[in-house]
Amino acid sequence: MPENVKTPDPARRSERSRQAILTAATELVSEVGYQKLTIEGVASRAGVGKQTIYRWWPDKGAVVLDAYLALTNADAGLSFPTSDDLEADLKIVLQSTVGQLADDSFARFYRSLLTAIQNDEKLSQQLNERLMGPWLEATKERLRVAGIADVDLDAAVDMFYGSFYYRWLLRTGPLTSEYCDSVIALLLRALRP
Amino acid sequence: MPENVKTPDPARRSERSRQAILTAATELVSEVGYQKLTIEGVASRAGVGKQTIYRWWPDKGAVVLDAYLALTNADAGLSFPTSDDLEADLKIVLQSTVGQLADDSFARFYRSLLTAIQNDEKLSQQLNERLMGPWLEATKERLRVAGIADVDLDAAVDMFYGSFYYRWLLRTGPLTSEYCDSVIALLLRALRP
Amino acid sequence: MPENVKTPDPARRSERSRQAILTAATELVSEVGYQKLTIEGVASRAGVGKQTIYRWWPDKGAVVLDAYLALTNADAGLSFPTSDDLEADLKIVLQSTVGQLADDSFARFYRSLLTAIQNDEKLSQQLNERLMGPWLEATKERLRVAGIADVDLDAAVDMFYGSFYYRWLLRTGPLTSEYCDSVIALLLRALRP
Amino acid sequence: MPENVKTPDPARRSERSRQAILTAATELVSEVGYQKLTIEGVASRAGVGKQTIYRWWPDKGAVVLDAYLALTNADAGLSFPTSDDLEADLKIVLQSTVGQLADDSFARFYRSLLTAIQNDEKLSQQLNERLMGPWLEATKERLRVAGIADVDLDAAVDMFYGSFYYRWLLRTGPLTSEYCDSVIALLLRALRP
DNA sequence: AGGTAACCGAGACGGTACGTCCCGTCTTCTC
DNA sequence: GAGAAGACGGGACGTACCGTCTCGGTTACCT
Repeated sequence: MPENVKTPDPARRSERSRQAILTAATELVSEVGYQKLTIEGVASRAGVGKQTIYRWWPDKGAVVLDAYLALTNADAGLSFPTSDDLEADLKIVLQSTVGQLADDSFARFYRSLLTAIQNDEKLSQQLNERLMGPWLEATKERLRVAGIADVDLDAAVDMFYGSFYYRWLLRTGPLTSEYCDSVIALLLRALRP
Repeated sequence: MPENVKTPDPARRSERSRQAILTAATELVSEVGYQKLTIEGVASRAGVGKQTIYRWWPDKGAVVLDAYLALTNADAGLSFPTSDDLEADLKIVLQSTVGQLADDSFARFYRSLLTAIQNDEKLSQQLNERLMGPWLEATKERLRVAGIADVDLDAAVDMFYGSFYYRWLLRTGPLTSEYCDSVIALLLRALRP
Repeated sequence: MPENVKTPDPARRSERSRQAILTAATELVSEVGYQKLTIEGVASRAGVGKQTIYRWWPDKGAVVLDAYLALTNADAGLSFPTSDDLEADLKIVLQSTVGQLADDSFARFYRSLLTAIQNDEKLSQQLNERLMGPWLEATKERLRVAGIADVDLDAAVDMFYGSFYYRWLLRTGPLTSEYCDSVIALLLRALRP
Repeated sequence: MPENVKTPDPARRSERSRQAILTAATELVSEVGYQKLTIEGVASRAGVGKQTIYRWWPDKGAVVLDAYLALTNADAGLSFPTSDDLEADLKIVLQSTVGQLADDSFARFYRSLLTAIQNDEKLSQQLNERLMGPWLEATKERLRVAGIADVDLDAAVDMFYGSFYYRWLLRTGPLTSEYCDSVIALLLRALRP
């Protein structure tokens, strides 16, 4: 099975260029959105040749994902809160999410990412492995710790986060603090025995 | 107040062209997806001048939405089931949704639509007014009829549908029949007093 | 034999664009030479989309040829001089050629054309049909009128013009007035019985 | 006066690489022509780093010239024939030239070389010094030996060779044996008193 | 004999131009 | 006046090479 694809040598990769590209992508996706973001635009702002982007990423979706991961990993320690009050912990998580999405720049970025995913299963997998998956698992673990059992936890966390994503992606309503409370209240009623 | 915008006369509009365009758009969005769908491609397949499309729709998002509406309205009778068994009715609705999304062609179409609205608030509004809104309202009404009260129904229906959209859009898991059951079970536990 | 090639409709061709392209090409070939002339450069200077060039010409060689033809046809009435003094007529022609080639801008243009020809037989044919051929024929006719016979006129005119092209293209020596005289003297000795 | 230009040490030059480069260039110029020949292509086929080419040659024109010289020097003994029959000697030379140009591979190579010198005066000078000049001088000497005098020999040899180059470069006609005879006949008539 | 400087292969880099695909507008001609 | 057709100025695509620049590795000279 002869590999015809020229695979560049990661050892020789320019860290400076990589950073510049991710930064430029981050800025541009916030400024103009995913659809209007162009590889040429990223290359130009990063002061980089287009080929340097195409050498390391297959398409703009991959660049945007990497840019997002670089951004969130920078924020780093995103662990699920673990007090002894489940309701309070859930509220913290939702409010924090709502807070982030209220930032227009971040919102545009995140929306772009989810848009990109729709046409690229590989990208979607990566996002799940490196971001959504761990987070969903952490959420389920928090529920288990709270003594929740005899319940399909996967469905539970999907309802928990899904309600928010649904509202936000389809723009069927605003993400208010009251909405957080309602969702949490309903969830807890569903989970309590 | 002179209107500068050239508003074409809808009376003279060619129904034949309109149909051809919507059909072409429907086919193409299923075949190549939203991103790779082009106005020129639609015009060409529809045997129509590009101007005819630009005259009646502002952009490809609008065409795709119209194509989708034409498709679902054709199926017509989309009313929420109203037996005396709420659980059964909810199951019917979810299973039917799951069934539709299992059709690759439809799934690509629907995914395209949701992609399109991410970058176009006007489109999003239209979709909500003409499709999502009425359906959400019908769902809430069905719950009210079942005697559900003292509960934030908006949050409830968001959790109901959101769980599915979340799984499907983020591809965090498969949409199985068991998953439907789990979601409905949780929802009913949350709604029952 | 189905023609798959999209042949644009010449009737709809924009004369304004055609002129702008030929003018831009003429200027650029004089300024930077053939090798460094780019389609993008021509399009940009002409205020024209690249596609408009690619629609009507197969490559930059064809554009340069057309530009050259437009230039010389503009000068128009290029007919071989016909006095009753053959030597004088030949001298007029050579001196005029030498004069043109002394103009750096024209020289670069002409050199470009001959360069382009070397890698494109079709181009070469066109040049011969529309420029070199008629001119060689006119030269031969002038010799016939002067009563030259029993001689291979094709070889004679090739020696006449070839000597100049040879010097000029290979840069083996300067094109002086004395050189003209020498060539003509030799040619006449070869032709006189 | 400090020399800023990095002059590599010729003593350390790799003869193996030099040969490989010239061979690769020779092959490629015959295969794809001068315009489509690339430094990267030569380096790749020669199994050589690009820098090794740029270290020893200023541009691809210089490489092609060197490749040509290596080729012809290999054939070596290029001395003008000197029998006591001038006409026969001239015929030998022309026929040999025609023979070479009939070889498509050589023809493409030679055409490339002449194309290259059009945009590079330095290259042109080198070609004249090392190839054309000596040969023209040898031709003139042969004519002198034959007792030709009172004639501009420079013009004579230009007409001799020029006729052929003219036909060949402009492709105004085929290079046949009869054409050789015609040119020689005319030349001799011009030179004989 | 060991150190070191230069050449070498490889190929990543910032760029320019390629030739193609569409965009949204404009123009022409037909029905 | 709507519609089919498609040319137009323009922007971006993804690719091919440019000429420069590191990066080990391998010579070949010089202490």
